[in-house]
Amino acid sequence: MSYWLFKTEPDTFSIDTLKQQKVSCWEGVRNYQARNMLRDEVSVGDEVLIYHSSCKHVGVVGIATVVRACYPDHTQFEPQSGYFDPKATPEIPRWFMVDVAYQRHLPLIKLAEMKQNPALVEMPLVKKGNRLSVMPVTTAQWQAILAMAGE
DNA sequence: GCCAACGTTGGC
DNA sequence: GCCAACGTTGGC
Repeated sequence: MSYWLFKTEPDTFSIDTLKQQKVSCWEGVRNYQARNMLRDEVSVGDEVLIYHSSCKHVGVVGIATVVRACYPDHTQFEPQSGYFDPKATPEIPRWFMVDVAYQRHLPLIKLAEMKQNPALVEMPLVKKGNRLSVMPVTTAQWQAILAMAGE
């Protein structure tokens, strides 16, 4: 079982939306490094930190569980979608997604606080200029983050 | 809204 | 294959 961190912009899709839906596909990942992890490594049963980006309170807000491993992201075939990719075809899909199930909220763990935690300095998230939207989390990092949430 | 960092595109 | 131009991400 592995740990991950997934970023989402809450104005588009927040952890509250995920809670309402209970299970959701995680569409719209359009970065090759992130895609490769979704496609090759993210597995059913893995646990995921949900992170809110590009908003007032940036940070980790909760936990989800992977309930379906990678399959083609249907939005890449939909011209009306903001995630449309004209170079992708159903025969040769370019982008993939997984399904996640809501597990629980955590009290907001702010990015600024995570940057102060020595246990997290190796996380891509806290490094300058990072833009990865799907990243691995080590067991030690996972435990350090939950400890910041008071667990 | 600003801007640094980074990824992608395309000419050569 | 190089690299300048451009677009996007994302914190602040």
